[in-house]
Amino acid sequence: MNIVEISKVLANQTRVNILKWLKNPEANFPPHQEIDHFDDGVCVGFIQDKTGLSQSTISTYLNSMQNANLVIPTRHGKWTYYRRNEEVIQAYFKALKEEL
Amino acid sequence: MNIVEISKVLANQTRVNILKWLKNPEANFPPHQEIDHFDDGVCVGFIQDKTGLSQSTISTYLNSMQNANLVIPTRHGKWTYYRRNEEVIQAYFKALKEEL
DNA sequence: TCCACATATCTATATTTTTAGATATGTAAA
DNA sequence: TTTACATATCTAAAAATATAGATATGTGGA
Repeated sequence: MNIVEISKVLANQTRVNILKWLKNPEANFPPHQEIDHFDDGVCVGFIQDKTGLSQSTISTYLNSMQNANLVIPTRHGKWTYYRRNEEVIQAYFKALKEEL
Repeated sequence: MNIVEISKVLANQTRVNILKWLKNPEANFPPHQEIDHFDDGVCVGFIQDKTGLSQSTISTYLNSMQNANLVIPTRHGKWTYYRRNEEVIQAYFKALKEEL
């Protein structure tokens, strides 16, 4: 558990917002075309629309979040869905509380 | 409680180290000349020595940590002592757990 | 196979952060 | 009231991050 690496991800409001939104996809995103649930998370396009930033920026952000193990990608056909990695997020809270 | 602002402070290993060291000053710093306790924390010079970074850099770091309310400065004569602001640190943990 | 679409990666620029040297300020002691 | 010391602030350069346009890659359908 690398506190600094994860803190870097959280040091940006958009990335924090993405994590918050993914906590409750039903409330924050429209339904997907080919899937009627959010079990694997939300596709990149929806996240991009909600942030208003460019496609490449969001892809970069999601990549950095994935490198820190905060999100998990799943490919479904043309789309990549991202969901929170709750285990790592909880482990981060625990590490902060214990180490910091 | 601004998650992003505090995360920016924690997005640097030296600043995280300083917070960790200040948790247990007796174990991490030599005793002060004019005071025989760490109730108000540790003077800037000791922190600088332990990090190996320049005086201006450490002063800048401590200033950013103070702006985020993570540490509290106290002046004693020529020295400024810094200690952790446990209330804000705990509030940050709580905010992360609830909001993130 | 060719095309359209979703996403990832590459490239480049703007902004922010890191870092230290120089200088300023505040304090205590001579 | 000058001097020495501890710390803060200013200035500037290097490094990292943010951001987007262009291009590449992977996928499903015509």
